[in-house]
Amino acid sequence: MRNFYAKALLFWNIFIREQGFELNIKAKNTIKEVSMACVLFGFHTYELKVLLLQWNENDCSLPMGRIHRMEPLADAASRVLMETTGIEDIFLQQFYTVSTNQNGKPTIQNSIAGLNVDKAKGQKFLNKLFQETMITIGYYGLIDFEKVVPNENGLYHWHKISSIPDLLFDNHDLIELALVALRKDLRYLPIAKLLPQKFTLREMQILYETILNRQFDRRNFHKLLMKYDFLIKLPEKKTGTANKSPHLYQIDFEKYEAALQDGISY
Amino acid sequence: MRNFYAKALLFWNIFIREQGFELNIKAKNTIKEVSMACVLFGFHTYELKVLLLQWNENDCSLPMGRIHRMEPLADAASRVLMETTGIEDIFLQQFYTVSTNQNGKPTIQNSIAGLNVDKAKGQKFLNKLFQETMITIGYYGLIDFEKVVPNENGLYHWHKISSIPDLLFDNHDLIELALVALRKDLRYLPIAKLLPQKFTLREMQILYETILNRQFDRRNFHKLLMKYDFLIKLPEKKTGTANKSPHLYQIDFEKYEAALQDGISY
DNA sequence: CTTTTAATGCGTAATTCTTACGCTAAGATA
DNA sequence: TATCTTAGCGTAAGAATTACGCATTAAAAG
Repeated sequence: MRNFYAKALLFWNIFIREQGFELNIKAKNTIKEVSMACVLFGFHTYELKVLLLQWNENDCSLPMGRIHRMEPLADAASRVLMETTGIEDIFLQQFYTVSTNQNGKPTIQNSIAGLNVDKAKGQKFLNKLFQETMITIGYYGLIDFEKVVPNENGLYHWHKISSIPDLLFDNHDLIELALVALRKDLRYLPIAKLLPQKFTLREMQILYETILNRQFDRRNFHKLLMKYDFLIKLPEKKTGTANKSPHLYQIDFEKYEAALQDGISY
Repeated sequence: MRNFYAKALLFWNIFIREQGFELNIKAKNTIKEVSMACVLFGFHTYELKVLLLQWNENDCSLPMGRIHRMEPLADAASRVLMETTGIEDIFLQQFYTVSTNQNGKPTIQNSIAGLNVDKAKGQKFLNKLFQETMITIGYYGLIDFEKVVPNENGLYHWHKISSIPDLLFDNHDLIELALVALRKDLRYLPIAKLLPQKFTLREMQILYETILNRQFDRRNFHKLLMKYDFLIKLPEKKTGTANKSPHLYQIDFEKYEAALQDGISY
C-alpha cells in the first residue's frame, strides 16, 4: 500500500508519454498540490492581530486547506475559513500565490499530530508530497475582532502581528505578503470592517496608523474622514476613560462602499 | 491505455483513504493542473499591445505552460516565456491566480492542433483534464516593442489591446486582470521599459496616458518627470515629423529604480 | 522662397490640497 | 475645586497641482 502514490504517478507518466505531449505537457513534472491559506486580520487593544490555528501545544498555522475540483477560488477561500474556524460571510481578497518546496516541509510530529493516522505511513506520505512543490494561494480577510468568538477547543487564537510564533510551511512569508498587499490596497479596502459596529474616531485613527505605520494629526484626520460623508455620528458617547467623552460613530456602509470605488486617500 | 489517467487517480484515492486523511486532505478532489500564463505588454504607434501565440490559423493564446516541480514561480514564468517566445531577461510581476473550469475547456481542434498527437486520444485526455479545475498563475511583463523580433514561423504576434481576438481558456480575463494590476502598481513599476532606448517626452506621455486612460497637460507632465532626475536629455533630436524636432531622452536606470522605490506619482 | 501648420520648451499665475498648530470644552482624577 | 488629558472645531502657512501664455522650430503648403 505504501507504494500507491508512486504507482499512481507512474501510471500517470506512462499515460502522458503515450499521448506524446512531450513538447509542452510534461505531466510527470506537473502534478501539484494546491492549497488555500487565509490571513485573517483583526484589530484589538490598538494592535493588529492575525488568526492562527493551534494544532497542538507546539504547532501553529494559518487557516489552510485544499481546493476542490470545480471550485472557484473565492469559494474555496470562504469554505476553508469556514471549515477551520466557523467564520462566515466576511471580506476576503486574493493577494499572492507562493510555491513551497522542501524548505517548508513539515515533519510528522508537527503536521498531522492530533489526527488519528499511522505516523510512519503519514511521514512517508508527507515525504512524497513534499517532493513536489506545493502551491498555496493566499487570501486575506478583514473582520471585527469581537465577532470571532474563541473556540471552545482552543483551536484558534488571535496573535499580535508583532509576535507571531513559529508557523508551519511558509506561513510567515504569507503574512508578510498579506500585510504588504493590505497597505497597497488600502485606498480601496473596507478597512472599517476591522472595527466594532460603534467606535470612536481615535480608534479609527489608530487603526490606520497601525496599518500604515505612520502618524496622523488628530484634527486633520478628523477633517479627512468627514469629507467622505460615510461616518454617522451617534448621540451616545464613550465613557469610562480619563478625559472628555468622545462621540461614538457608525459606518454608513452604502456610502462607504461608494467612496471606496473612487478610493480613499490618507 | 486510455484508462491510465483514471487508474492513476483511483490508486491515488485508495492510498489517501488508507491513510485516513479524510478530515482535511481529500485527495480525490484536489489534484490540480497548475499552469503559468504571461501577459507581455508592449507599446507601439501610440498603442498598448499584448503578445499572443498563434497556434494555427484560428487559435490564439497567451504564452502559457506548466510549472515544474520544485521550480520557484518566478523562474517558471521566465522559463515559460522563454520556451514559447525566446524572450529572456525581462521584468515580470505576478498579478493574480485564476481557476478555469469547463467554461474554458478547449476542444481538440483548437488546443493541440499543430502538435503531432492522436486526436481522439488527445480529446479524451483533455476531457479528463478539464473535469478538474485548472489553476493558472498570471504574470505580466513589460518589454520594449522593438526588442521582440517577429518569429520566423509566425508563432507569435503583437495585438492591440483594443482588439484582442478570441483566446483559449480564460485568457481574456487574465489580460483584463493584468491591466488592472498594471494601473494599480503603476507608481512602483518600471513603465519606461515599454519604451525604446531613445524616446521623446511626448512618447512617454502618451504611454502613460494610454495606460491610465486619462490626459495630462504636456507642460506639467514635462515638469513632473524632470523633478525625478532620471531622464537624460540627449544632444540628438528626432526629425522627420511635421513640426519642431523634439529632443530624444534616455533613462538613467539606476536613478529610475531608486525613484521607483519611493513611487512615482502621476 | 515665403507662409502656414503643428508641436516643442520654458515660464508664471491661480487654485487646491496638505500640513501645522491654537484654543476651548468636557469627563475623570486628585 | 483644581488639574490633567483628550475631544472637537477652527485658521493660516506652505506645498503641490492645475491652467495656460508665448516664443520657437521643423516640415509642409502655396
